[in-house]
Amino acid sequence: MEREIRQRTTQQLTVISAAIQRDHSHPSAEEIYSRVRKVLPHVSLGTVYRTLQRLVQEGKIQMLFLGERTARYDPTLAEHDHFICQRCGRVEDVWLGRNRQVNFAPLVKEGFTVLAHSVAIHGFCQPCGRR
Amino acid sequence: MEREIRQRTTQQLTVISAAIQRDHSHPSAEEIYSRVRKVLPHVSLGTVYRTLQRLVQEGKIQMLFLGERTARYDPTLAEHDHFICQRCGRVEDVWLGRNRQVNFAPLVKEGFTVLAHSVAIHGFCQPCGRR
DNA sequence: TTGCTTGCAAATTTTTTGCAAAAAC
DNA sequence: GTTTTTGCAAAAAATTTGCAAGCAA
Repeated sequence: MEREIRQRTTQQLTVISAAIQRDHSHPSAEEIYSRVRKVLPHVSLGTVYRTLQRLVQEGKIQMLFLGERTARYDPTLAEHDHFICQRCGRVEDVWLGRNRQVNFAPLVKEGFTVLAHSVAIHGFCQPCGRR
Repeated sequence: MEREIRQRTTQQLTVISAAIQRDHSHPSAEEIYSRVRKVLPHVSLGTVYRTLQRLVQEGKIQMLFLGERTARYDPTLAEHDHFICQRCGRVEDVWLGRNRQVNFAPLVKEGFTVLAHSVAIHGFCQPCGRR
């Protein structure tokens, strides 16, 4: 029989979770770690990774790979896209609304089951573009 | 003064390049390595990485990150998208044509310079979806 | 011959994991 | 008191790099 795992609310979870919730810069685990350490100086990077993993599994944040091998974390769950600056590396949320449409009917007709999708846009952000 | 680097056509380059050109399964460096080794048993993984990097820089192939931290390589340069199966991990090229429209005008108006974009679609491929 | 490229191994970078101690419930 | 979570350190996974020797031009 499966025993239920009762998860606990630790101080680390609270702080890490809060840190990501208000950070829309798409930070990496390392960046979150350095921010969390200002509040909990003894937190370990392993705990940050485990907690991020837990939050992803609980569907509270998403993990992104945007053209590099480092994972970034995003607290925004609503359907949106990402702009990645080729010069400074900054990632911005992009809300294209009805300026962006993808009709999956042809795929579905071929037998694919579509669950989610995302658009990654590469280029130069405002400050980088004008120099 | 910049001296021009005259690149050389080695056997390794030829074999690795040919291997990717005909492989549309979006292989990782490790997978390409094991295929190339059948022809050049003494090739090293480092050479595979260096050669892939060179081909990417020369614009002959593209490097993709599709929701995981391993890079995959794609010989198809024409504008297309990718379907990633959540169950088996397979990546397929997807040609949505005019069933897919992204209008960047609002972004451009905000000062972004758009150079490229891509759509990643997640779900189940045909065999995985029907089981 | 010149100097780019390779193989090998060691180093880096990013993330995961084992384990005893600490914290939550 | 029991079970989950943590910190630490070591391990793993993916990629890069230094260097002497090999090979292309």
